[in-house]
Amino acid sequence: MPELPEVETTRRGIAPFVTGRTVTRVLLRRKDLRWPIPRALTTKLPGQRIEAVERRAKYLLLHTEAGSALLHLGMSGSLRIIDPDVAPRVHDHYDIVLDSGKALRFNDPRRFGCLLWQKPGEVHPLLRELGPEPLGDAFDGDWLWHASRGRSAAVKTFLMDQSVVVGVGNIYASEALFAAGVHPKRAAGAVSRTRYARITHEIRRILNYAITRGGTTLRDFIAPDGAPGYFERELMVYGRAGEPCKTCGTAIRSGVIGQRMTYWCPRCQH
DNA sequence: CGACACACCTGGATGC
DNA sequence: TGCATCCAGGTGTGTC
Repeated sequence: MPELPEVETTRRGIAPFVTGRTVTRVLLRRKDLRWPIPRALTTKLPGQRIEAVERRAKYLLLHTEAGSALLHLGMSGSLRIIDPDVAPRVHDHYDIVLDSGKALRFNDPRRFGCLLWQKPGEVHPLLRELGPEPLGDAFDGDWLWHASRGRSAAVKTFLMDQSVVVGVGNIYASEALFAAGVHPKRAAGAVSRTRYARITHEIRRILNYAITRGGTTLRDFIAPDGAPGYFERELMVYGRAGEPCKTCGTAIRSGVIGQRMTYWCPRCQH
């Protein structure tokens, strides 16, 4: 999936087209994605004005007075603003049609994404156990250090735990640990407070940078206006196994950690 | 509670 | 060219 920068880029891309607009129709081309699509999407959302588009972790929320549509892009999902008359392509699973004459169209080949409903005044169960936002004030080195005490899992796996901090996906976990000089296999509980401060700093820096660049482009991501992003050439380690480290020239290593492919420099990271 | 394996699904890359 | 195989950015669930 898109990682957090791609989701934030998507939010910023769709917000001007969606905010303040009234939903005229919700067109579902299938009745489920990762989970069944609740009836409320077709019974309650039409007629509602979208007050705001919020991102929480990698979820997007379209807030209305009657409740909120909860969207996730999964691993291969994308949203585009389109003219609803344009014929749907394969894997175009739903349209949220707006009174502006445009529509929000969701495409997701792997269907790991979801479309759910959050009632007014409630927090959807999927959002309840999430950790702090990596770009928010509640996230700092001390938080990570405290959360990691006694944890034997690899620090890379720990950073990808959404109850610890949200939005650090597989690419940026490798990249942030490289930037911080921390070996991804090190036990989370064995990383010092000082190094967590550094990791925190690098996560923020890299995520912010990726957002300014429109998110990392991988084959499944298309920005809301249809333009691809262009960040992949700037990755330091991700996807570069065997290639020279851009800092020291040593061959980048790769291996599976916590069932996810991981990349690191054996000389720069300890 | 933590750690881990597994599941969901399609398409692109790779290898024979 | 065709076909089999492997792999992919997420994350909820089930088991130990």
